[in-house]
Amino acid sequence: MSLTAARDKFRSFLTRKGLRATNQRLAIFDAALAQGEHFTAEQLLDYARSIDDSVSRATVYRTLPIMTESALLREVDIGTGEKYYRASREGTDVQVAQVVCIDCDRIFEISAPFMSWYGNTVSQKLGLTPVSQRLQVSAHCNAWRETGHCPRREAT
Amino acid sequence: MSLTAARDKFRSFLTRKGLRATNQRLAIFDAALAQGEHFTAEQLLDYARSIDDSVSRATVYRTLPIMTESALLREVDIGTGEKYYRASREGTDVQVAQVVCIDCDRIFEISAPFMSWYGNTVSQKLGLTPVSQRLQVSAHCNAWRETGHCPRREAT
DNA sequence: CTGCCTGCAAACTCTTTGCACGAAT
DNA sequence: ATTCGTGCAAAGAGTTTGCAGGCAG
Repeated sequence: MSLTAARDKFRSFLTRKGLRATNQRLAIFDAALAQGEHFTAEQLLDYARSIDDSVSRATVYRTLPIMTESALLREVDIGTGEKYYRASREGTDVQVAQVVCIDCDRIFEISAPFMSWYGNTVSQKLGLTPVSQRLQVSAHCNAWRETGHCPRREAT
Repeated sequence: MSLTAARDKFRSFLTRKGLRATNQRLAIFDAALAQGEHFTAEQLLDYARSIDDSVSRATVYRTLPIMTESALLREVDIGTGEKYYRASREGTDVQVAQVVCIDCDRIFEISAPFMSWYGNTVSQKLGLTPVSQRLQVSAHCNAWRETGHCPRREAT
């Protein structure tokens, strides 16, 4: 999906919801798509400001839930205080597990197709209606095993 | 494991680590074991104070990591801002998944033996050394499906 | 006695919110 | 013209930390 096509999808999502397509929202959206990997609200703010320097932290926080609801963005919570986000990859990331490096907080994602099966099993056992599931593995880099620290981890 | 036996384990853990077995730490530990289900730091503080009213919030927060490290307590992060804890059940809860009710934040736990298998698979694929894994399913109570809200959820 | 632990309160981090101005429809 | 959206700064929630005094070993 090209950047322009994605932006059009976001525009139409906003319109459909009766929300306005402001420059700030579009700048934040473009910034989100420009991120290569997972990013935090603060990183998103920095990048969005390089596109439109009038973007404020408050608007970033107000726009994140909108983008998440539009399914063009996914929220990833690895339990480190701050939330991470990532642009969706055209349906391929419905069932993904995260592998988090304990040393540098880098997030890898791999597919885990059995997760939905598991959610359904659970629904039968407990009489619940599953909405979502997440599977996360915390791990050390191999570099950590050899050198005692993660190469991506700058000073502590 | 009886409460006294558990307390002895905690005492010896403290000693082994060169930490002191203060009244506050023991009161907090007893309070943790007395909780029937998952609890928050604040709930633990309340209960610990009913045992020893000199216990402060700071000491609770300082003691939680110690108990977690001793493996007598487990930390459960369901991504709701505050962390939950639970006393360990003698080895049976090494591989458990959490099912969280979206409406009342109640946490159910069920065994998920395939998690360790998954962690190992991941370690092979990515060349990482897995340390822990967590699997969580977010779901609605059946009561929610029928009445539109969770019975455990008081006013909103 | 020595120094680890404690309570208190202030600090911190991330996120949310009230308010008056500004811009999209 | 209307509203909805915005930036700013203050508030909020949960957790952490500096400090002076207190108790375990």
